[in-house]
Amino acid sequence: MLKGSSLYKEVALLKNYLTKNRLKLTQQRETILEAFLRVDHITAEELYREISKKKRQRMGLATIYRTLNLLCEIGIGQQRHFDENRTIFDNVLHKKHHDHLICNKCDKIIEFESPAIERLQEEMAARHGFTLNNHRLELYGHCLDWKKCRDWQKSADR
Amino acid sequence: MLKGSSLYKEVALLKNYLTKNRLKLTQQRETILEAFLRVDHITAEELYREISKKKRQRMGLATIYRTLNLLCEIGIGQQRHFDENRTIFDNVLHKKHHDHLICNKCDKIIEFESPAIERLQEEMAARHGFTLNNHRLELYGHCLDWKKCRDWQKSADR
DNA sequence: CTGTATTTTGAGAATCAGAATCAATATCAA
DNA sequence: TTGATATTGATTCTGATTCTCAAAATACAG
Repeated sequence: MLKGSSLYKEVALLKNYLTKNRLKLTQQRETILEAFLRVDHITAEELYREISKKKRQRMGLATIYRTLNLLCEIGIGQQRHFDENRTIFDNVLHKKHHDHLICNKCDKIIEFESPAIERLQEEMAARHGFTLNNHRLELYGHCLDWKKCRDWQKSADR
Repeated sequence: MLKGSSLYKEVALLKNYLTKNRLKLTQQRETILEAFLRVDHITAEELYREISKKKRQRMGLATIYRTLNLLCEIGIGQQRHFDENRTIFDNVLHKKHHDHLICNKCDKIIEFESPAIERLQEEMAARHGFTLNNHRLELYGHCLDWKKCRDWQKSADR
């Protein structure tokens, strides 16, 4: 999804933010934005390899990190820290708030939302005299259908 | 809480696990267990400083990490990764499963449980063809009562 | 268009939590 | 007590991420 779709809006968003903050629109930033919008979620390292492969231009890993963090500030991305130690950058531009279901076997990540759960969370917070800013809900388990699990693992998307 | 209370049961639990796995009950392991049971949650570094202060014995940081992980295997502790990058070891021996409510202002951590939320989680997982192993739910926000928030911050417990 | 001030880049060094190494030491079971 | 085995602590290593800084790119005033 989002193969040839126009990036006008996204680039405009980035450009706007940059201008507003007296920052510069560089080729690297555009390349990274473009690649990032193409995926659902990705690590800095993965994105680095992805871009290096199509060596359209030299690109430092530090730049990837810097730009990914920039995109998070703009609101296009969001950092996630699942069980491991590396940061996953989630492309949330076209998504509503959502929680995650993670397969321990094949690392599949499913996004879901549950207004019912959110409601209960608010209730819980109120009971303890808290005002909520945000939350994190991650469900860990495994796919019931082991074959699908394996198939997904093999899919190019990984 | 749990000041002079006997550690018989806990030491027995540890001893049992060690024997079963042909491991050894060392002074360090006992010291760490004892210190760990005294707190609700703590980082390896904090526990290290805590024990070094009462320099009853020399103790390497590596040993703290190793033993803390051992306690997690036994089930006395559980790792938590809140927003930061360091691991918090949660003493769960006398606790049921619980989730966390975290104040962004004063770092207060409140533990709670909600069977209703758990039920909805199971339902959600089933809907996506998943069997759940465990989950993580963290609510971030701030105490409504800023004064209490500050007071808690100052309390010796921190 | 051009010069210049300013920001960004890339390569590698720095960090930082945590894990691995390994010789010296402690534990345990006979 | 002994000897096999596990553990310790000091240190080094690792891997992800950030920092540094000279060189390059960009924006913008003229």
